[in-house]
Amino acid sequence: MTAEPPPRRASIGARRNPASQAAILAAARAVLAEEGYAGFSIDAVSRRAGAGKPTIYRWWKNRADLLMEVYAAEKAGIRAVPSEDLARDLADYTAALWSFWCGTPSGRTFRALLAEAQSDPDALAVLREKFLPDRLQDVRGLFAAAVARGDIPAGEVEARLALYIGFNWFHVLTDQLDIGLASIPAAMRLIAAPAR
Amino acid sequence: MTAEPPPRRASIGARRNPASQAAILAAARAVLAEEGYAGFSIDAVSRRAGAGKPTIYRWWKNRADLLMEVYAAEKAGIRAVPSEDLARDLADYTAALWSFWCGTPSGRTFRALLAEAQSDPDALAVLREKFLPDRLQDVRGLFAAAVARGDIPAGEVEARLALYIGFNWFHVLTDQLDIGLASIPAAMRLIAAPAR
DNA sequence: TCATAACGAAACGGAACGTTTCGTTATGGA
DNA sequence: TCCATAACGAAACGTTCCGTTTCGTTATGA
Repeated sequence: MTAEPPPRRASIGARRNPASQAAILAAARAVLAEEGYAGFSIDAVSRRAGAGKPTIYRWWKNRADLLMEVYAAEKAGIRAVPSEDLARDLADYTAALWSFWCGTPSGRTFRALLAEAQSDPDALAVLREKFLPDRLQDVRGLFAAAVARGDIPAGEVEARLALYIGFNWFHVLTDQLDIGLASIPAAMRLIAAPAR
Repeated sequence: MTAEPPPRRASIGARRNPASQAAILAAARAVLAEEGYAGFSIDAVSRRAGAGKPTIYRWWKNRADLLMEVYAAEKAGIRAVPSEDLARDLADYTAALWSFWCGTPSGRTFRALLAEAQSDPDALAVLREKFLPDRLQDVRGLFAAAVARGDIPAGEVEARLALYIGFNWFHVLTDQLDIGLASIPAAMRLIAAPAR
């Protein structure tokens, strides 16, 4: 099976061993990819990485902390630069994001993160105040450009952003990324619609 | 504290004891209300209800199954009858739903359910194929009426529905029901916007 | 040279899982 | 009236995971 020979990564002295960090992140990725959130335990990651649990807890506060670093490490260079058409910008960005979620363990990582935040108040706080704002910078940029062009009113950006986020969450949380692909353009047109 | 004297609900013969069922559902409600999803364990519910765990597992397959019955039992008679204005109908329904989620343990139950579905494939399947369709009947009715009036195109109903669901999920999952209240009307106007 | 600190392994106590075993209780068909 | 049937609560089972502690080993860097 997936049984590599024992990795043998002893201490390299009084400092963090990058090989251990990499092995733990890789193991977390692999566990999420193969078992999903159900099988994602610190014990499982530790076993798979051939690392001691104290080594994990030394560098990561909890599961959510590890999940966020896994997600950050996976996150490809998905960028969004505004053109002149908000609806098209959003649709392009969304398509890229969804294929990122489908083509890597990231979709499962993201779902695990949202689930984790439902039982861990600290995780929810970090998600809301750090993780989400960071991830939404580009999308906010698209909306800001549309506001600057006068396409949408500034006061409605939060409502539209909530619609955008929720649309993505609904599809990823119900594991309907493939099925929902076709509805992206229509949804984005509504989110980007000029005020009447 | 909340320590009632031992309830003493022995068997009433070779049939289900309704008192036990009620006690278990009430205990599940209470645990969710006081501890949230983090404290929601079968052991905790069992202890609180003064019921044996086998009694729980005899009648409910798993946690998700119990959660769904709790939610169903809580679900007040929130109804949606279409008027002539889809945006207003959606806004009214959403406001009622959110105050239901805030004023009862239902918001937490719902969050627990979504979280549970991320680790249990069976729970996700039931959520997608039974729970959600049931819950969305009324909202679908609102959209259907708008389609019948010619206000929105029939082909866009799924996209708009996804936007609607996601908007609610985003706010409940991030525990931002109160903060987001003001953005409901704007969001619903976008979801209900006529095709251009 | 040597205090320092990270490493993996192993074990800890505690909690929850889902199941089994048990003695008790009452039903409903024979 | 008798008795097979089945639900009840209590307790305990073995397993898994939690987050932590202890331990001997390894190599740094002052």
